[in-house]
Amino acid sequence: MPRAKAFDETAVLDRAANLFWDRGYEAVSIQDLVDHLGLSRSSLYDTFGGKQALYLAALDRYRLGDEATADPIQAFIAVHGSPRQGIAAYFDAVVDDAAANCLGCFVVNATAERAAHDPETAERTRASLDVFQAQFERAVRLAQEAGEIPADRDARALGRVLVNMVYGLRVTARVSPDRAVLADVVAQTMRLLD
Amino acid sequence: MPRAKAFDETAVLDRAANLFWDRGYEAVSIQDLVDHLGLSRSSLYDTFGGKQALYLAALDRYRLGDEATADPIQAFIAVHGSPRQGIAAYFDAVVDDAAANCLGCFVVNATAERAAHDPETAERTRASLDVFQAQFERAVRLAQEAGEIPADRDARALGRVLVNMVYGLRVTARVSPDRAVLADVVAQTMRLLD
DNA sequence: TCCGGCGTGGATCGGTCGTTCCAGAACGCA
DNA sequence: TGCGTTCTGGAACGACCGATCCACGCCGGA
Repeated sequence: MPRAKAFDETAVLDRAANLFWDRGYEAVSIQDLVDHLGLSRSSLYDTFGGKQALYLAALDRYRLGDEATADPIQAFIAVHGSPRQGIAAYFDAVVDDAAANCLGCFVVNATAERAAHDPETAERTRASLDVFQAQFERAVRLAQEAGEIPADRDARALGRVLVNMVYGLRVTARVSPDRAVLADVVAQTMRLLD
Repeated sequence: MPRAKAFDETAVLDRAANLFWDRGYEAVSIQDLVDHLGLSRSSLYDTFGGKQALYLAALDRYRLGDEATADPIQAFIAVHGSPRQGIAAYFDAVVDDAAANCLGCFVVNATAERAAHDPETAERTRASLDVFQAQFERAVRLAQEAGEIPADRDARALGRVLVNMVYGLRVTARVSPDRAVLADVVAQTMRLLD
């Protein structure tokens, strides 16, 4: 085993994800990647295969993330004790994040830019949508069990509308990172849980 | 005045809008435009100035559209007589459209792909967001005057959440044009008007 | 019928795209 | 130390990018 790679693969993927996240797929060139990722052109192709494969790997890295952030809503619920307060706190965090850096969400951007024309991206963004929706649905069920949301509400439908709201927020924030607007959207949406 | 242009400028803009709408900005080349628009490279540059300018013109054409479709929500309200039924019918139309062709919305796609890095696109997408929100707000006020929505609701906040929901739908539909999902989102959101 | 001016088609510009390739440096092992 | 393997930097590839340019052809006005 002669020579170790001079770069950390996951760190490179993180940087690539940030770049694609910010500018999208088409607007990032291989030269941009070489300049920002800290590895040579050859290493990039040897390690990841090419631009498309690197994009998908970066998307996976962003989607799946660290194990710690696998279900951020559950994390907020655990912190706050109450499922409903956890959901609210998660929304507040999304608003803060969206208002601070108007990058939107890598998955949302990938969906809008590439899902319609790249089956592999579509597969991943669809999976993320499903996972995200299931996470909300689970949080809603927990809140129903805790008596914080009426038991006769359709948890799946609520999960769908919540994830849809977050997707909308991520798009809106790209052009209008106005905290009042985003907070209004969250406040109104929370009324669906009454 | 020696020679007339051999193409219809608005028809070309419509075709350009469809192309950019479908593939985004970066993924469409000048050659693609020449091939699909039915005018020569020279005429394209002479008439519109360049790719960026053509994109903005196509975006304006899509945004402003014909005068007839300036406020589609009001059009639906006029047809149905009731503001609330008009809003519901508009949402149904959005769901039908989104489920049929998963193109999303040109403005939403432009927001996600280019608004963050192109000030001229940002200006237009922000204006469209504001107009769209104001249209919803106006419809909500009409419904309140008709006693179809409680008068103590914040019409502006409702307008914000409704346009946000539509934006989310347009993104979701790109990867999951599942009518049940979209209809669930609409049905839940309509509860906000109770 | 000729002329002057504008739209048109196509060649062409320099630059950059994604990708490939190779010579040489760096390293573990004998 | 020498060997074999792997990674690295950079040159180079053909293709295509957005944009420019110009000779040709068409047309309305004399």
